[in-house]
Amino acid sequence: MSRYSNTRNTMAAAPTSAIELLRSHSLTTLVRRDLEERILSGELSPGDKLNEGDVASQLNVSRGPVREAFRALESEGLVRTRKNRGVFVRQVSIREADEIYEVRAGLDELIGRLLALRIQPSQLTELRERLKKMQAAARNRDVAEYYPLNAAFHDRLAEFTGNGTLLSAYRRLVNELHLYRRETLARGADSFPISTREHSEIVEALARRDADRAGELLYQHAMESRERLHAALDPSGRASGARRRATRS
Amino acid sequence: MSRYSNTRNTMAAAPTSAIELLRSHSLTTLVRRDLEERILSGELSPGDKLNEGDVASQLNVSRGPVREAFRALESEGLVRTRKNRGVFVRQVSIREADEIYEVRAGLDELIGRLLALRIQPSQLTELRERLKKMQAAARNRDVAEYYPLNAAFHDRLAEFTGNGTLLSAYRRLVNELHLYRRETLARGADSFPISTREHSEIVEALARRDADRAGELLYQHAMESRERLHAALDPSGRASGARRRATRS
DNA sequence: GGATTATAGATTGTTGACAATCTACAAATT
DNA sequence: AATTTGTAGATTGTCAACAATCTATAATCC
Repeated sequence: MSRYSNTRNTMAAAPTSAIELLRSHSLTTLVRRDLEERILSGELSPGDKLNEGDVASQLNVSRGPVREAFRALESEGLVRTRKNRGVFVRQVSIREADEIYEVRAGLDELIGRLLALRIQPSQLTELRERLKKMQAAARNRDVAEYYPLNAAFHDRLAEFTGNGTLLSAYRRLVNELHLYRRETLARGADSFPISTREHSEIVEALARRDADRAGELLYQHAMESRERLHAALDPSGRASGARRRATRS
Repeated sequence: MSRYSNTRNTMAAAPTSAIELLRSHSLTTLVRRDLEERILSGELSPGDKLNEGDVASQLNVSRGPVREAFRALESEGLVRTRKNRGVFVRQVSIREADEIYEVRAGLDELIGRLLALRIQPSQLTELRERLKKMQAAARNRDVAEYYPLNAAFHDRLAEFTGNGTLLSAYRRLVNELHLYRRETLARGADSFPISTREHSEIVEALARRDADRAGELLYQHAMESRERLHAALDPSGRASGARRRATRS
């Protein structure tokens, strides 16, 4: 009869894990994760309004935990709150995306430099296996399969640095760019960002422990992603706010 | 009467701005800012417990907005929540500080590279003026005056890039390091991180629009801050987890 | 007929109350 | 005396009700 008895369809799986789940995580956390999932998966699109009452009744909780989850998502940059209007899935403008790409490129360079110095043989093996799968998807020109593989590849690079702060900063930016891509996809613009050659070169540089080269490659790789999305959106060829990196000696 | 005009102790000044404040910002926002301020100023120390009821009655609000503010602060990395125990001001371990410094150095390098390409004459003038004040404080060996000047100098560098994403990512890391420093200060360890020579070189490189040099100087500068704090904490001289950056050709 | 003002419904902002859990201290047992 | 058990108080987690604000539609005025 407890109010906690019904979390959703969890009791079917494993009752013990369900109560353990509730013992360690508050409802706020559960709501937050559910919404994160729905936003990043695309079930919720940028600009969509999140109604407190609707979300609460969908998840069988009261509005309190939902509001708390909203505040957390806002600090995460996934939603935007307008007082007395409600919260909306964040819309990332092309201007913001530009900024984010710039920072992401910097972090990617850092990831490459750090990882080249620390990478383990088993990690190199895993990266090479991922590369194979990506190449297979590229041959089939299956972007639906390629895209998550590509995202996972770069996420693993960040993870392999062993720096949790770097990983979470990186993921945050990737999530925001994910939002941007979702918006542009909805407007019909897309490209096929397949660059298996570049990925191979990155892994090779890491294997050689060539920190500068790995960093440079990853920086360029991120900047090319940026150019690609801009080109898809703005076919006029005008390099909107494009800034080349200072070339190194 | 913009909502941005009043940042803090404003209600004593003008009552109209107070109601305007409430019209644009929810109580949650106000509570969040108050707590941010108290944490970063040192009024609240790492490890301190934040009692919902106490905070609520201090600020004359109910517990709801306080809880929402807690969730936002948690996503910001300033507090940590333990279910059914409460929220505590985040304690940054030496291990975490190490990670944060590593990322901050990467961002600082990016700031230097970007800013060298974009900096305006008026911004250079301001930086040189700040430099003078810092040198004056350094001559007096007045660390209490020097520290905030130093922080503001670097914050302005980040701001001058014109990249809001970069600025907020940078500030987040600086805030977390601030927490770490506060903790080590409480344990008696401290140093006098005066490096006016390095700051001058940074400004010179920016003035020359030497992107690589500015980036390199800022990277080294951040890494030296890290070494300094570690040395103060661990006088044995053992370089705890020290990793030198790959030297460039 | 078009623009402006009322009004009703819905949604968010805030609050206080209740339930569940934890913490600290005292009593009891070995 | 040390450990365990039990209980009271405090604190957190959750909820439902109330107040303030916004949105959309209808009525009024020119």
